Amino acid sequence: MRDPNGSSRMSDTKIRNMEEFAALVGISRPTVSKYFQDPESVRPSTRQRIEVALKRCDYRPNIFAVNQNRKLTKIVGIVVPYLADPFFAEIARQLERRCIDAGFRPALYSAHGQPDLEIDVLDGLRLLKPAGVLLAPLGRISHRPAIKQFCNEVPTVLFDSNMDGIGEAFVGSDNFSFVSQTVDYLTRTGEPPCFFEMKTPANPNANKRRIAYYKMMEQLGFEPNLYSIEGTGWAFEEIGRKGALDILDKGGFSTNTVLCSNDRLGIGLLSACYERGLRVGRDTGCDLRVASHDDHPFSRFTCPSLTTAAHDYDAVANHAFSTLTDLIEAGGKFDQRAEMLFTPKLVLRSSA
Amino acid sequence: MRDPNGSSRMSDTKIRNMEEFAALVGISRPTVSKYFQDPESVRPSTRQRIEVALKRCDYRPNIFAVNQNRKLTKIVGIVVPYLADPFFAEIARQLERRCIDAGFRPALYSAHGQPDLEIDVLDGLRLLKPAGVLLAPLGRISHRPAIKQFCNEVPTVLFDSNMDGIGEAFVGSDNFSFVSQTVDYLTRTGEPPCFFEMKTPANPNANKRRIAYYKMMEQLGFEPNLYSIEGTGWAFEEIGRKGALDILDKGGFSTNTVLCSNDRLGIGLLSACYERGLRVGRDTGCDLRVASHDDHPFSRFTCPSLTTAAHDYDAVANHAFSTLTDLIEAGGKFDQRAEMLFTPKLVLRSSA
DNA sequence: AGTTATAGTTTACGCGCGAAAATATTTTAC
DNA sequence: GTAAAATATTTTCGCGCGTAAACTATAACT
Repeated sequence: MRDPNGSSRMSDTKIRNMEEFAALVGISRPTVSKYFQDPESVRPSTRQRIEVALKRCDYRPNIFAVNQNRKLTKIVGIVVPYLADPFFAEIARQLERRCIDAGFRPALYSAHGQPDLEIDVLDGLRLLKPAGVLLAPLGRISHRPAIKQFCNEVPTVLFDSNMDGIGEAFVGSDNFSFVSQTVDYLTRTGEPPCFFEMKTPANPNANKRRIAYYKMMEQLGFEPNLYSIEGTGWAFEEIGRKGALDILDKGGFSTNTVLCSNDRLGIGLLSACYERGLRVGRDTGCDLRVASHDDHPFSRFTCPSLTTAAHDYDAVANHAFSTLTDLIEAGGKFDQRAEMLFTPKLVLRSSA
Repeated sequence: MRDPNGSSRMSDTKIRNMEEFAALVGISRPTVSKYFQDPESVRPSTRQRIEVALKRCDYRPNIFAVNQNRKLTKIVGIVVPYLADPFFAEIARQLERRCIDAGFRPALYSAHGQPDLEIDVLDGLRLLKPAGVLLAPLGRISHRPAIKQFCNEVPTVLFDSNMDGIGEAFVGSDNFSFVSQTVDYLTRTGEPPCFFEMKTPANPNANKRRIAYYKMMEQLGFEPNLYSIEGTGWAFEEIGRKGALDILDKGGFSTNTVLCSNDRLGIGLLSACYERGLRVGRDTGCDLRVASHDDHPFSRFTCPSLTTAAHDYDAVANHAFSTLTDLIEAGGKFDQRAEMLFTPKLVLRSSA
């Protein structure tokens, strides 16, 4: 039906399976099988013969047959809550690269912001018998028992959003440190900040950041001031914009400094400020200082560029992946649940 | 090794394969097989018996065994050039949803902006014997023969970037219409625009837009004016910002109206303008009007919000997917290569 | 009731490979 | 140079399922 005329190779030896390929090389199939599992595991002489033949007829093992018979595949699942969020797109990208470089086959999935789809994804992933899974759960709205069950069956490292007791390990950023750094900076350089957040955030990090804000303000002897805006879903910029317009049109913020729970909300806030003619920045003549958390990939291109605290993307991705490989080598279980929090870095730009 | 204690189900009937499940139901395995391929294909009475049993022991066919034996899998590959670009993330998201809803199993891949990785992805995808593939190629830098070979072997619908003669169909947006709409609008409402683009764009759409710009300007009797900036890779915002700063510091644009080849470049331009204190917008008192193409997901949150021409994401995703299903049903070949271009919509915001 | 048609079910076989056990080969030690 | 150990290779079996062909039960006609 498709491309019946032969491949581009010359000798037209159409290899259909490992048997035929082994016959062509002149050795038995299981030896070829061993070669594909680990080229080092066969004698150098036979290895060469295989590799020479490989150049002539580009045979590759049937991936389904391989995975059916292997007890553990080389598949690594990567699951994020929402792939259209550049933050997750970026970290997924980094994780994918590491999987490929380590000889794994990444399988990337998004929960599309929906708990039921998250379960579907995990259910589908389970069937793939993955060697391991890197999972950033939806968080608060995740179906906890289902996630837990999955983590019991498949070696899983959680990242970004922690769920206590679930998964063999968690790798993320230190939410307290995010906030302590921004609050510290803002209070040192101007008015203490109020805090701009969603009232019912899906992500548990948001709650930790609010708590950190309270703690820091208390510690520094300032009155905390919370602006919790309405909104659900993953259109954070629009939620932030709407919420901010609402606040601005009702008299504005109580201080000239606003700390946003995350950059996407901050981007929405900046948009609202611009619409209302407020000048944002730390220069004299500005009406408002705005800072935030995450270092979203576009934060440096907002107007003004957004002062924020940055995830150490690289460290998080590295450690999450190496933790997973450790977990896989340990047989899928750690003696104790491992948690690793990386310290964010304050990124001073022009919004605060 | 993992979770040795039984599942949550009651009767502890640990079904290991379809044989056991069929025995439990009391019918033969092939009938069960038929059921899973199409529940309608078995007698209602047996169907009910299967579904009753299914509730008690949540058996699901081994996906590898299924795919090994089926001539065509239910896998649909989705390949984009760069997943960390929100434009592709968004369209990939839409395509994924449609695949799932239609009972396919989407497999999402990014070429990470690299032609060699694009080939790797396609090579890996080929092994999955996908029913079909939705491919947005890297474009100009893609390894043409490899892409062509792949499309010959796997039913493939190209989207976003066309490559003539490759793939059975292409679905995208009409680049000429993008530009004709923006140029028309800009010239009607103010000075004719100069054109801001990358000198060596990876994406072929960029070339078509430049040509369209020339054509439109000529048609309207204005002198075209091109600003082609340096830069490679996928960090378009930064490329746009750097290029714009360069232009601004050397005396600025020749007109007060700039049309950007795409929104990401435009976001960089806006950032540069802000840095240099230029007021962008169509109001009196503004120094520059800026418009662009794509309607990038964040374009409405720039400061000022970006006037642009929007892809009809929905129509493109719908038609790309339905074209693929048509292609699959047609056996992988169309009599004639199908091309479909959707007309973008002008989105007036405040930047121009 | 006796064909024939039709849908449903079963028999029999094969897919392409991994893995343990059995056998052959090479290496090491003395 | 030979026996033991270490390493390679082959034999044999089985994984879980799709599918064509053979078969059987139900329905539809004369």
